[in-house]
Amino acid sequence: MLKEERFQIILDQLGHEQKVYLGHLSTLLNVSEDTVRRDIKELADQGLLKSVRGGAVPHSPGPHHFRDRIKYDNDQKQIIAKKALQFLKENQVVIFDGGTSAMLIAQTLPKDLKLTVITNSFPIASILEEHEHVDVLFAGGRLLKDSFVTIGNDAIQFFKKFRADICLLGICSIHSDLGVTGPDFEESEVKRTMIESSREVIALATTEKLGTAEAYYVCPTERLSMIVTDKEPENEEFDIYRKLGISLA
Amino acid sequence: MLKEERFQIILDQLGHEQKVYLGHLSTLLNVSEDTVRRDIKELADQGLLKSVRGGAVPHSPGPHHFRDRIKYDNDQKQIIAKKALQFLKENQVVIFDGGTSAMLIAQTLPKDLKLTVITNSFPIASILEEHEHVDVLFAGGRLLKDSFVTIGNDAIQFFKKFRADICLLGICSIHSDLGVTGPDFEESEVKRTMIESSREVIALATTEKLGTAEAYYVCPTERLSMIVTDKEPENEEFDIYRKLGISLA
DNA sequence: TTAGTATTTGCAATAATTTGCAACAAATGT
DNA sequence: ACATTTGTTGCAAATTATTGCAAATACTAA
Repeated sequence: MLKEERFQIILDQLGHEQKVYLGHLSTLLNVSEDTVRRDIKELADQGLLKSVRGGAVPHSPGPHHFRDRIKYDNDQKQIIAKKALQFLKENQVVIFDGGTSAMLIAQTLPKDLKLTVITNSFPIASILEEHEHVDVLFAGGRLLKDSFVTIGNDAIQFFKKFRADICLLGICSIHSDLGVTGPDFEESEVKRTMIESSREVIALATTEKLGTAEAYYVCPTERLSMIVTDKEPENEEFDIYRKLGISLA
Repeated sequence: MLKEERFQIILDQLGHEQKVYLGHLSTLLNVSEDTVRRDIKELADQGLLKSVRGGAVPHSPGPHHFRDRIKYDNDQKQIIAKKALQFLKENQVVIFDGGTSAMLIAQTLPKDLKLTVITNSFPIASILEEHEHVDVLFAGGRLLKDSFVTIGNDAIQFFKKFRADICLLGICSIHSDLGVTGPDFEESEVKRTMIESSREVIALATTEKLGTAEAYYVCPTERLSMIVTDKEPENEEFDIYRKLGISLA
């Protein structure tokens, strides 16, 4: 029997059933389990099925949703989220920026913390929906498809209506001279308004973003009350921000 | 049994029920509770469900959950969605109400149809995110947790800014004398504005809602351009609406 | 054909994963 | 505070994967 025949049979099986076992295929095809394993591996490499322990399953149309994207880059950001959490106090009004860092904070938020959250991020609103004591105010506007936040004048006007205690500003570039900058014009516009509407601004930044700058200006560095990073801010690298009166964590 | 099979079964259960117990799954899958626990943990890491003490629940009543729920109560509403689809034309500006009926329409929408959609419903926005040619304008406001729509003055003001071609009005009660009515005050307020901002109003209604009324007034019956129901509108029961100049489908 | 080469296949040894159990920790309810 | 239920961790047994290798098979070119 040709290898291609076996391939065809394996794929046919997966057309009918939701799974195939190594053992079944081994007897069905009259080859050793090792061979079946190799076949499955080859088919999996072509993306025609998914190899799993003990057999194979049809290749699932992968999750491309924002919620699933979270888990892939949460090493540093998880640390940041943990640290940032301590600054959120009961009954505060908090603006959540739309980045993944702010999202992780939302995910880590204790269920019993009473907050008013203002955001333009679907994922964050979706996460906070589970928090009984969190009031969510969502900014309307044009939906930006890839990052799942609303932007545009409507969003900006929405944020202008508030005076929040804290703004959690997602990862931007921070440069002591050039200030806080971002890679997208419209998102930066919105961020600027978020900042204007908040008493304190807590920036969430991975250390590699410190000292760098991007195309679109958000606010002067001095406007930040605090920078939360994934490293311990003992380094002299951070002194420049301390001199500006910015706390570090 | 493959681990993937167990995963599938667990997720299926959560599609039907709002919860699964460790013990139940343990006997159902013929594995120890420890294994079920580990499975649930793995699925939770992938964001496919939420691990809770004693079992698991669907990850969140967010976009994903909404979509899953659709599958199980789509008998009548699926029919309505199919019928309503034909009235949506390329390049129109359409206001989508937040109900499950409108959601089904969003789901049935051809991927290549170019539309501008204005909505206050998270699930609908989430579904339409995948439609490359659909521009989504989302109404800000206070997030209503159970139905996942925004309401309040902000949402109302947002809708007032537009002049849409069509408003797809989710299931309300329709009574030839008492007009269109709904069960929730704030949602009805929003619906009213949606209608004001639209040239035509297409009401989606299961037949049992016809001739009934609820507490909160939305609009006079004559304001409707069309009523889409799950039955064939040959019955004389529908004549009263025809006399008001309302099309039926 | 025939020798030479590459590929495929099965086998065996070894590595990795999964699973259930048991002891202990944490949480929940009364 | 206590008893009960649920969760966690470490571990050993079972199952499955991987790797190296030799025999079998197919392919190529004189």
